[in-house]
Amino acid sequence: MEKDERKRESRGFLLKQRAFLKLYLITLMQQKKSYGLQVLDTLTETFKPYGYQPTHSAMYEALYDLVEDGILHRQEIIPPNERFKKLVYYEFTNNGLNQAEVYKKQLKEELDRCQGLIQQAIRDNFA
Amino acid sequence: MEKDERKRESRGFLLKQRAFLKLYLITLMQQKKSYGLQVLDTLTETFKPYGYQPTHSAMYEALYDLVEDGILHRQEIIPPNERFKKLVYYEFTNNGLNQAEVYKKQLKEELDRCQGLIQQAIRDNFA
DNA sequence: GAATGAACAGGTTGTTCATAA
DNA sequence: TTATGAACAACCTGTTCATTC
Repeated sequence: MEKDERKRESRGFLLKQRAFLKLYLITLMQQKKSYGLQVLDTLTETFKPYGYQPTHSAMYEALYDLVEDGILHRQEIIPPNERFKKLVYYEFTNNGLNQAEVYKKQLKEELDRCQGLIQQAIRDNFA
Repeated sequence: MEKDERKRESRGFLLKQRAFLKLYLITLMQQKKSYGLQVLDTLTETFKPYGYQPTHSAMYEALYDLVEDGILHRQEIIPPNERFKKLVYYEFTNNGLNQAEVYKKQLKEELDRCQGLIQQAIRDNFA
């Protein structure tokens, strides 16, 4: 009957792809309102030197998360006389920008922490 | 009937905890023959500043992996007149040290790559 | 309690398929 | 083909339980 709501705690290893992508989505949306696959193209270009190629489903998951967090909301646009079914643009909700800033602040700390962890590993294993 | 052997490829995001721990286990075993939980204590101390606390099962998984890779082999020791069931020390196989060096070389590249990715993210999102 | 191990559960992520213009 | 979405499978990892001294 009862749902098994045991939460699994993070043990504090490196940050998850989901969070990483959410951070980038926020920043890109701040710079320019955009839609899913367009953003993915940008990300693919950005990460190419590092051999990281996110999938479109990973990107959509991150996008849905931001909507659920109340940071973004959907804005469907059916382009008249266009080749595409629909485009879904995303824009910040009323309070979205504030929340986004809070999130980014958290992620900054996370990234710094991860950087420290990796540098420590390089020091410890390749002295 | 057929086993579903589709391999999932990495898309090249950050390295996995498993690989990270394997690297540390190799280095620690190079420095001093040791057993599972003792190594975990060392790791816990090392990572404390970064808020990372690996679990004992994560550590054992990494250890089994190294055995399966043919790098380490088990050496059970039942300590006479001791409080413990058994200790399992690990030592390098004949070819283990060579293989270990190859693995470490790979991981060094991985770590450098991840560091680059994280620094890029810091630059891109917190300019 | 210290130590090893394995089963299990939950979440994340990559692949694939569906749908529409 | 471009774009969105969802189902599915595989993998990783954290919790828990079992066992021995």
